[in-house]
Amino acid sequence: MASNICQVMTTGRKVSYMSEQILLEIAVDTPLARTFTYSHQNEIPPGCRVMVPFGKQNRRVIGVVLGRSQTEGLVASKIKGIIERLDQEPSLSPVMLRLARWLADYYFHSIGEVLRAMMPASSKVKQKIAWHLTAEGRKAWEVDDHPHHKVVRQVFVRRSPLADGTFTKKISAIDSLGPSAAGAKKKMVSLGLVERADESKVKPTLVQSHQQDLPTTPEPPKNLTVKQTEVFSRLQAAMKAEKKKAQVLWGVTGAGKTEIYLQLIADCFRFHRDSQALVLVPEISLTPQMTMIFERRFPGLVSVVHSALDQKERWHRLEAIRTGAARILVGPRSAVFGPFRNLGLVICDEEHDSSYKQSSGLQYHGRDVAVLRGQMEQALVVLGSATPSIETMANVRSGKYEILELLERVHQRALPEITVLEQKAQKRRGQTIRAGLDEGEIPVHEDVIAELRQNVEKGEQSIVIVNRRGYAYFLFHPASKKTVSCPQCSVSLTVHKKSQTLKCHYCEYQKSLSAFMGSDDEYLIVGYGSEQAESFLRRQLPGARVVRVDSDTVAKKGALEDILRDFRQGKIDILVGTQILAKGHDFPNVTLICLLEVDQMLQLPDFRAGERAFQLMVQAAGRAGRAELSGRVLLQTQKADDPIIRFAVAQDYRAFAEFELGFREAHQFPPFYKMVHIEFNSPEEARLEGVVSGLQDLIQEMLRRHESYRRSLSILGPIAPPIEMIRGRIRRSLILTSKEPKDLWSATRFIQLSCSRLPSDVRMKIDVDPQSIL
DNA sequence: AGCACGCCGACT
DNA sequence: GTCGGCGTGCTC
Ligand SMILES: [Zn+2]
Repeated sequence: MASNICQVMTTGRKVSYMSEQILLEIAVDTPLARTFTYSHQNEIPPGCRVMVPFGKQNRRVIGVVLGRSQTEGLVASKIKGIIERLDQEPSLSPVMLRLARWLADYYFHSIGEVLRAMMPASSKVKQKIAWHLTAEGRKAWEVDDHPHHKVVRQVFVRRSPLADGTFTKKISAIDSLGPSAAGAKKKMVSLGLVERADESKVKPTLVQSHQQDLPTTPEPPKNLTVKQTEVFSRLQAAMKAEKKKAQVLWGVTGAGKTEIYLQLIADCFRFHRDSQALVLVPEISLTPQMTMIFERRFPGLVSVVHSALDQKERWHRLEAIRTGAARILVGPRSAVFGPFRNLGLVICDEEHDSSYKQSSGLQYHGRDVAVLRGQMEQALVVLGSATPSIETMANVRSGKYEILELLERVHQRALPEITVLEQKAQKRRGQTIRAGLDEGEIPVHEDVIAELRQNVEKGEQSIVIVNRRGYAYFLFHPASKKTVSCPQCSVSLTVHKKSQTLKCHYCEYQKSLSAFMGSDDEYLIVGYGSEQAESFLRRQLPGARVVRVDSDTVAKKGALEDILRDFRQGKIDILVGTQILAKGHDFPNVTLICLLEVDQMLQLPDFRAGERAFQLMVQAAGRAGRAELSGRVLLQTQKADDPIIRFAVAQDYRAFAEFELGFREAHQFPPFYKMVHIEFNSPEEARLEGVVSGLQDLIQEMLRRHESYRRSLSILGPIAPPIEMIRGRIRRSLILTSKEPKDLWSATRFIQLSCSRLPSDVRMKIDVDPQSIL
């Protein structure tokens, strides 16, 4: 029988002795919305990965065991055997499998794709499966007349061990030696000459953050203010409650949310022995300064993941969580899938931040998944923000979440004062590019310059925030009345001075500026970005040390860190840049913040425009005056009467939330109405149009079949979105909204199934709870 | 998705 | 005559 199994294992041939086999339900890494049944000679616990033969060609794919197969009446001859078990211990806990099923249904992805998103290392692991010689195998390799010398040498052909002193060979390398080598490997396995260079055997390394020395003695907790104590004890109680509602910690910047997080983690560890905590942070605020706060308080217990880690390092850091060597995982969105053994507390900081929404593939919302996971693991979930999202406020209103206010800054620091600088609309003619990119004037209120100058003279620091990176918004060609736009995308190209190029901000396209400078035709430079603001401020404020911060200047790893350090050390007077500057960095000496272009944000054709603008204004204001110095915010606008601006000036979040909730409800927008955005795209318009007209018929057909949809569903489209083409793909949007989740989900499923076979170059993507519908 | 099969047009 | 486009079926 052993040879029979070998055959099954190597060829994936059907199994003939079903009585001895166990049938397992396997999720396979394909976009198919169903699972498959495979057989194996022994039980494999759910959550273990397996290699299975799939499709006519029996190509090897990774699957995850979900449990015993429940499928009845499956023809035995169709069932294939599992090729190989890849995990001794489950990679995914039962809770994670339950979560995966839920996410698959909610986001319209197959369970296999969800599982892949949950363990991004698995793609590499496929390559990494390797075998190494055991002590006995090593002897067989060395001793010429050992009975198995030849079989070992057939696979391990090297004349000496690898640098690490072992003999290890990747499975792919063994396979490439031909079928006899695979047979030899099997034989060696059965003889105990080789064993899997199994991942779980790798010792969990102590997790390090980069440069700094890690502390070894824990820093003592800080004293809490009366208000902090009150909030803290309510969180303590919530953590110990049987049924745990998510807690929204609404705390203005500087009110000491972080200290509460730290003490709550400590309390969680005291309360549940061996429990672990997850701290989600927007990628941009995941700096060494930030993670150090946790490492100081919990030396040796913190594991940090972020996108700059290579696959291996990332795996090590997650493994520390899996083994329990680390008890706190700090990371961005994807850390929500961390392999905790005993999750006791989930903290999602800056929960309003849009970077929590994944923008490709499985488009999940990290905060929402955090809430769900916390619920499934009976862990307390804390959502922290100075400006909670409107979604979260709706959940507070409905009683699903509870809110805790922390609206007093510690040490009685005053909230910054926000002043509106009303600016008359002025028709400005763009400058010609022939003059080069030097003397650009930007429409800045004179008070902004005066205040900045004063601040520099006082030795205090300032931040200036504009909307876009680059020098100017676009180049305008008056002769044709057109802007210079990207050939691949329906957007105008942004003028960049440093690189002397026009760049597309939606793809990698760029074009040299020189052709336009030397052209006989006139081109005008319109609008301004961070580069122009930088050079303008340098000219207006000679002697001031001005540094620009946007994704161009901080693209290099560590660049942002360097600038922020110099700024904290007082080597810089003014930071000018994009919204990066408004997000979660701590600048103790900043007393003046200037927001120059709020109006454009309010004008975006997107239902979240108001929320985004409000968040930017209040978050930016939170950067000012955190230390002993009081801060001021200058808001340059032409719409001083806009309600959103008025709420921001008053820093009245509650009034803003009421207003925005009313607006969303009245216009049937999320969160009161659920929204699904289905995008179709193709490089060829004709094909896309073919699909779109089919889609229109399909929708009519759907409405005929389900009369109730006519009342419960609102269907917009298919229409061309504001940015009609991106990366050479023309797009069409179908936007479904409804107050009835059941109808919305079944309608979306209907469309998904009906469009499962589109022409090969037309793609469909489904975005549930879209962040933006541009 | 991937892969095979099978059916029509056009091209060495 | 065949090469190759893509509609259709199937994946335990
Ligand atoms: Zn482009």
